[in-house]
Amino acid sequence: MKRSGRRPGNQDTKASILEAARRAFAEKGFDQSSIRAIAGDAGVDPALVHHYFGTKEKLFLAAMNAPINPGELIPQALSGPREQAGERLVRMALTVWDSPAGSAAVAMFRSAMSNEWTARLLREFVVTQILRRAVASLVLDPAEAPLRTSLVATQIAGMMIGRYVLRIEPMASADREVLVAAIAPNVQRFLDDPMPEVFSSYNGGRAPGAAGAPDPAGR
Amino acid sequence: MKRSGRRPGNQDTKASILEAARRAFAEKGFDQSSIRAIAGDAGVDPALVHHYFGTKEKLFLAAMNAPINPGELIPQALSGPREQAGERLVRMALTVWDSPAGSAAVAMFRSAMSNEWTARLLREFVVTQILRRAVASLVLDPAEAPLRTSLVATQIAGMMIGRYVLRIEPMASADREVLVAAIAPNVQRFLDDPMPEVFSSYNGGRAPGAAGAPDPAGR
DNA sequence: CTTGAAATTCATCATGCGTTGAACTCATCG
DNA sequence: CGATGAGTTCAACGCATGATGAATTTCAAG
Repeated sequence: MKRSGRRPGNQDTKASILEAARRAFAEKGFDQSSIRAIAGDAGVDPALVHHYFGTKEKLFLAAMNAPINPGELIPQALSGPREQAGERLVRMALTVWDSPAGSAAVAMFRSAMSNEWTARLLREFVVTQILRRAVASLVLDPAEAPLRTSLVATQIAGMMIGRYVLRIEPMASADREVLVAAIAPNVQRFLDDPMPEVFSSYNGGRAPGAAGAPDPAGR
Repeated sequence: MKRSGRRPGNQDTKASILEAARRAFAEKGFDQSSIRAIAGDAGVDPALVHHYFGTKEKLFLAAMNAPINPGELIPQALSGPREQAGERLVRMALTVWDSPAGSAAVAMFRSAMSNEWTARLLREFVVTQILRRAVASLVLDPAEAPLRTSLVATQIAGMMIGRYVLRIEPMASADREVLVAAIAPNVQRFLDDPMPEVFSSYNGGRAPGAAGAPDPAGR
């Protein structure tokens, strides 16, 4: 009865740990996933996980790093006719998240909901990898860009929540193109529609001179 | 040096436990909040929490029950000119969540993101307390109602996420009326705009190309 | 065939958790 | 005053977690 020691043959245990880790993080988020459970799922001793990845946080980073590659996708979604940007953004988000590689995105998102550390990661990722490119690609009034892009993010994040996290019907099982058709127009409007006048008191207006406190502009 | 025993005077410890519990649940969600931390925050021994509330789940329910009272708010937001329903919904959501009592709502939402039990609670709450009333109050084509209402929920949930959970700027600190002005029109469109034709392949119509699509639950 | 590195496991530590039951202290009522 | 019970704390149990270091087995190079 052998107990410890190296396994015979060449098996890529490291990869299967990463796979199990992504599954776990996607299903339950960072905090609720235990290294022990991940190791068990990968058919491996928990200590091996530490041997390869050191700490749980590094494991998370390693599990995220491989499949999340915004360098290709984002520009692809942003390039093209500007009036279809909303549609491309929504479709890309759904496509990525529905794909097997998308489990990393789900993991990232789900974890960010309850863990401060991963929330910071996601914020940074969104800002540096997505928003900046978006602002550069889509021609946006720099004064309005922050609010416009975060409104877009808001709508897409809400879609994610409904479909992948809370799994509210019929969002959860609706056909992808149904959602694209329903949501894309509103995303497009966040990019294009003139912002209401009260808006000027918030961003670029600089009217009453207060930077931090927005003007109580009741209408 | 006294250690244990009843405290002098009449102090409402039970209430301050509930208060600390709501704070904790709102800030960190159900799983990440420990009874020990809540007890410490309330200046009390952890055992006292169990003495009053029995289990952690019952504590959560007790902390939610008091301030969440949709019986009044929802009808109030739904009644009124139909073409301003979007605006009233968005403003109500922001108002409730910004209020001190809203910490319960934040707690519920945040917890639902990472804990299955609370997610079920939220789903049930949303469906029975909000969606049904909404469908009844706003005149909606029954065939389209599920998707329309969940699209609305999606947009509002996304706003919540950005403003209260992920705290993405400028959503987090934008003036309430700025968000109302920016988001309400899109909510209104989810209620009113004709759904794209591809939509018919989802809810009733059996249109072409719906082969591999998952069968929706409603029907 | 030897040797050293890599892969893998075991046993263990320290920590924090939810929960429990017994003990202690105070307020109130007779 | 004495008794009763509610309020409150202490000490502990059992469990799960992330982490560590030594021990064991296999592989590959010399």
